[in-house]
Amino acid sequence: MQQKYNPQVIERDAQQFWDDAQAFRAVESGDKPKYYCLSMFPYPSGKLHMGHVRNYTIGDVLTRYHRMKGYNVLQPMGWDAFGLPAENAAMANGVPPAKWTYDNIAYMRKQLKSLGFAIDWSRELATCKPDYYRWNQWLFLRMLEKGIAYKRTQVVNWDPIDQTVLANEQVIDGKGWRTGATVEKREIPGYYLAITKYADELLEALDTLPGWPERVKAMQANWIGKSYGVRFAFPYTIDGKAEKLWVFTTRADTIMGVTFVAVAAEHPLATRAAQGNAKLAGFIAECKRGSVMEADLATMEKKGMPTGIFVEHPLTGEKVEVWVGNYVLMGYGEGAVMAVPAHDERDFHFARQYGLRITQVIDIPGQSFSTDAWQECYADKEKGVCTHSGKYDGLNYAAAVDAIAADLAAKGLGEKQVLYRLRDWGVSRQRYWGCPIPIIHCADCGDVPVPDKDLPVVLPEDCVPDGSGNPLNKRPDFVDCACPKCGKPAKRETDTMDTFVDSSWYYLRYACADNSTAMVDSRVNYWLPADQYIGGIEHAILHLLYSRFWNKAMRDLGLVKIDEPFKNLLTQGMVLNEIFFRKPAAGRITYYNPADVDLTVDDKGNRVGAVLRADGQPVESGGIGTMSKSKNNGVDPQALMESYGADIARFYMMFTAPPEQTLEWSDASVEGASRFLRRVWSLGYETAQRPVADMPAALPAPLAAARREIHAVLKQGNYDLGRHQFNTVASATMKMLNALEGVLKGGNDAAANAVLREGLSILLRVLSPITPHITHQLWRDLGYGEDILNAPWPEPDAQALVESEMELVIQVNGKKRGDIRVPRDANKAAIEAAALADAEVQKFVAGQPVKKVVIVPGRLVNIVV
RNA sequence: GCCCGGGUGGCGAAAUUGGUAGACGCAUCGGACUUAAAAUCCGAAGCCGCAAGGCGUGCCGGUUCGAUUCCGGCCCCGGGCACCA
Repeated sequence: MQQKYNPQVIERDAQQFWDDAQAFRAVESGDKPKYYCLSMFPYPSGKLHMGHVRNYTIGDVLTRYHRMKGYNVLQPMGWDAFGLPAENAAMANGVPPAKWTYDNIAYMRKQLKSLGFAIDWSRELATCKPDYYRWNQWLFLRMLEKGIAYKRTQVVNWDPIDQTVLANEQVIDGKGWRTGATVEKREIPGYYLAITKYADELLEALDTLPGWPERVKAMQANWIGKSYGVRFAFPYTIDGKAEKLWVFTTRADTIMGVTFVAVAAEHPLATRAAQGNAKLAGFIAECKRGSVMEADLATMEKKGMPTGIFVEHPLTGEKVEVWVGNYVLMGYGEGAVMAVPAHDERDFHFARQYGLRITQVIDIPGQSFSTDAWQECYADKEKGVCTHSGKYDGLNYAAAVDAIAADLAAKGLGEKQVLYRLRDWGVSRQRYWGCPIPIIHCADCGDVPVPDKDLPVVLPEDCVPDGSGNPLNKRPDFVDCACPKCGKPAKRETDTMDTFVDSSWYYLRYACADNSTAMVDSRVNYWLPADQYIGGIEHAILHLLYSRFWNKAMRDLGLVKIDEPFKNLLTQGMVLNEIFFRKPAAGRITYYNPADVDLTVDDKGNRVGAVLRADGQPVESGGIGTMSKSKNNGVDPQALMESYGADIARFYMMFTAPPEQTLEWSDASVEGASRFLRRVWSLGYETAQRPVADMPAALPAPLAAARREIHAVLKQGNYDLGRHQFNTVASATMKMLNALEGVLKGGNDAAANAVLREGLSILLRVLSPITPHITHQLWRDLGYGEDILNAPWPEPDAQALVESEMELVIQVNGKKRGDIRVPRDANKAAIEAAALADAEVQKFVAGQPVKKVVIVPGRLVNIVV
């Protein structure tokens, strides 16, 4: 056995051992409970980043822990391989996205392997391969047949110079990222998936997911946004025809306070009103400029313009003018809203800006109403009753909504309606590097689905995008085809699918990645649902909601039996690092990588400044942020692995912060992890030099205390593992090491060696999921067994934990003033007497009458005077 | 703007149901070993104070014998907002 810890050699050997044994090959079998540990698969961006290392280390800890607990474990890995960055790289380097992607996968796979993850690589998949994405196409066609997929227009960001659709990410301050041209909203046709048909189930089923974080469920529930309201119409006449302008409101009780109606710029009424009204047409065009992002729409200045068209109030018959408002969303509800300035904050400010009438119709008891300034309580539907509302006066919210909905219904002008904020999922992308949508456009037959026998529609892998439009449009070998119905020349659809489609079902495919004749098979029913899903909090809504929807759609097509794909969810926090920069008086900010910056500290360790190592001159701190290229604050895991090895990187990641919290990078703390593992190795080496000894029936007090410490820490560590608080599990292994080093120094007799050997076997097993290589080697070197993977998980020995005395804290008026040791079975009277007898306590009681004594069993005594 | 999190020593953090605030570690300081340095080992330490003691979990207030934990209000930071993944 080597005296010195050499991670590079140990890690290479351990990984070779696992490879030779095919140790992580998962086989469906009935004799053990199964455990499917799933991590969000990476986008092959080039090399692993710290977020990946963190994500997959968490998954690996859970995988290895459950394996030792006796589960049949599957941990697969794959590649979310389609996407925009490959096209950007292609534009920058002239390399086809396919080559760039496959090269990245090869490099990142090697990195993952060197981290020693217990992955079953035989199930690896990449979404850009035809044997994967053919099933995207196949299922899309099934959805089309079922009416879940359908075609309509969608609003996109349009770059007028490049003549191309831009992703939100490519829109910067309302301008195209490459051209700088002002982006326009443009309507184009596209395919949608009817996720709204599942809105209610997606909402209700959140209650069946106790293993999901409450915050994620809250975000999803808000996203689905179920609201109860009234859909009703304002009748009007235009061009001699009777029409109705429909709106939706959750505040029908305020209908008597309507003073105008606002429609979206894209609303047909706005289009009609703009005919012969150049000013309005100009305003509508202005509304259509800018990005389609909700955050932009919500923060922009609220603007409007009257249309000159008047509609009739459905209950009073009063004339109400229609305005075009840039804040009204065509995609939500009816694309038109009733405006009640007195009881809606946005309407209030809009009305004041344009001098529109504000009519109070809700009376909040004890609150006066003024049209001068908005107050939060004006919109409170819980506290008020109707006023200035004729027959509805005095009714509360619920009663007023009932009465008004009934009156509207009687006139045939409205009814109660449940509305969801959730919109159908637009899956068409005008981009090359994605899964082709299997549709053929025929002049005679229209949009014709590609027959199943012709799947997959294979994406050519040799295109190099140049930023202007979709390169597939310039590929006649792809576009030109025969209509499957009539055989005449036809054009193939060149839109590809949103990459969220690819990631919506990959977790199913891992169960049967080798099946070339079906999307899924019965093995899916063995492994799914995933017992644990791990990924970044940034996926809390879109990816997780789409996956849940896709799973339910597949269930309804009879392909899977499960209702929900992910039983337990762990959302890991992001990895952050400090940002350093210099801002010259003139010119651009330069960012410096934290690795090139030295911190200066005073003699108490307090930080006083930061200087660039290269020139010794100060740099400014820009706070903490996610690791990014633009802020130059990334840390490359490869460098970490090369200088320290996988175990140290893994231990650092687990120890530094609990999994769900953000993790702030610190080079110094990596050094601490390294020191710890060197000490573990050294303890193993020293123990190996000593004879093996049996545990005696009775131990001397110091050894009994050390053994008690080991088992108490183990008990806590097991509890922490159960709740996925891995940072304190790592702490627990450090506490064990501290105790065992004490034993090692305490003597070299048989009793000490027995405690040492038992303690080390516990320490190695608890540590092994976090740092599998060093523990694998020590386990063998110390002769505990062939393979620590097959060792049983340690459980605390109840007898080792028994103690005859307990320590109680004594407080006077809630402040700690001392502590006492009493027999474990001491009664309350004895404890109280012992507490009052304490000298320190007497000082603070100082003859004052004792009002009350609170005794918390096993913890403390509080004397109130 | 809307939705969801977070804020505890110089730093990362811990505190299982309201019960010893700061476990474990990093950095710092002192000591041992060494020709010296690194490594290693031993020890100190929340802040103020010579001490007695006081003050301390973003800020203000409340409930309680007792609040990091519960309640009300506020400030700051991070994530998501549907074409980044």
